[in-house]
Amino acid sequence: MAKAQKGPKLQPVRGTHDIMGDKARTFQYINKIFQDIAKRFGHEEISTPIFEFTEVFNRTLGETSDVVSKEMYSFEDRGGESLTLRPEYTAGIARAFISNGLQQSLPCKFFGSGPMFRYERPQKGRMRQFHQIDVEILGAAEPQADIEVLALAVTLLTELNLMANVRLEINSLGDQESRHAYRDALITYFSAHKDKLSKDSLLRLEKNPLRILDSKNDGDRALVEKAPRISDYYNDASKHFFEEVIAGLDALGIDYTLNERLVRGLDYYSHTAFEFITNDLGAQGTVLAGGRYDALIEMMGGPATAGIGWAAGMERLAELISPDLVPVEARPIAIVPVGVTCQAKAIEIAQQLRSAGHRVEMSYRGNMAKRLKRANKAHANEAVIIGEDELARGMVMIKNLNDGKQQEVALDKILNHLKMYLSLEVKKS
RNA sequence: GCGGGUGUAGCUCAGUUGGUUAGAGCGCCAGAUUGUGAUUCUGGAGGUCGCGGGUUCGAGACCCGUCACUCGCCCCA
Repeated sequence: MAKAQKGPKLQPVRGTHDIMGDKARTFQYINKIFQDIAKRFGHEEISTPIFEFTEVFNRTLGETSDVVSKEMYSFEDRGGESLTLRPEYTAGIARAFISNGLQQSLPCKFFGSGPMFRYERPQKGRMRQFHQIDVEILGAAEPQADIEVLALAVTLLTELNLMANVRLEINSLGDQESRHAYRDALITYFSAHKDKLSKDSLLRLEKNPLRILDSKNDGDRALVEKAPRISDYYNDASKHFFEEVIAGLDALGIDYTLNERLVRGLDYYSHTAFEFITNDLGAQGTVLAGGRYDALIEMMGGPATAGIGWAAGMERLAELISPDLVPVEARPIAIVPVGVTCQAKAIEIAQQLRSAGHRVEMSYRGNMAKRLKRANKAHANEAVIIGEDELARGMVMIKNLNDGKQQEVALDKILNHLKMYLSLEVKKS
């Protein structure tokens, strides 16, 4: 708990967190694996600004969406422009696509990561500043893109050892024509049963009827059971498209559950929608989610360009990964000078070792007992003890902190003596 | 935005129906050992009991407000 203070509040702003220690390590681990895999799939990194003109988001997400209507961090800058801290990645990437005239080189495959901001009520797995990794393919209307993007997600979750924790749910919203027909059918159906709908769903009926399908209210669920099914509204093209996606998943041996109630509210979505869901995070069980958004770029004022992608929540992924399974840095070599006269030499030796690629902990203070104690705490493999007596003979004492054995080593043999510790990555035990 | 729970040391938590200077374990610092760590022993630092107000002779305990976290709803990654 932060201590009470006069003056500025020392608490972090609600819903924000400092990332350090195990969490920082886990984030870095996820990011490294993610970047590596994304590159294997032929994606290039894109890093868009953390804030954009407010227009970028409210035009694309829709004025009535919750994100736009009550969750954005919007502000006016000193020039009077309305800016918004990005609540999601896709709109920024779509904007970058248009700004940079990238329609010359389709398809564009991107990946990115970074903080997002939403003014929400914080809970576990839901904060006001959170971090996402993101994958997009722009300019590919083929189902193969859907399959690849899903394969990328599965590869990531597999390499993070999380496939056992999640299930893939997938659905198709069909193309615009199918989707609108279905939407109308839903409105007709639910309007006829208004008296049985929950308060929340009555609102959804106005703003976002598809959302009623995944209501958690028992009364709603009973109604949804008998509601029209989206699969009955696919036109031939939509049906065929979805069959190809599913066939692709089958060919790759990817398990999935068809969930006809999995929907996207926003208007630019079409065809494939999917979520990787876990039961281990309570109400915030969606760990990675995405879909096809063929209408987005055009809606923003760009050339009609298909798109598909997904985003995953870093915090949610990290929550599922035990810190014990995250590789740690190689154990260091500790440098222990004895007495002030040896400090200059100690720094010199530390520098040599570091230049050679070792991770080196230099101790600054205390008698030898203290310094060794600290070396031990730093998990050092070896302590290079540098004392006047040995230096006079051109030697140092190197002590193995695992077995306690020590031996004198000539100054010019130190690197050779320690080379076995170079670039060792160990699992925390 | 709505409803429930929680808030005592760096961490995990005790704290009796309100009663003197608020405790433990772990961690941290120091000494036993001024050139040898992980064990042990001894000592020490660290809390306006989340914050503000109220009730009371007396509040960490009770009441109100507020902030933060947490669970569910909503929404979403």
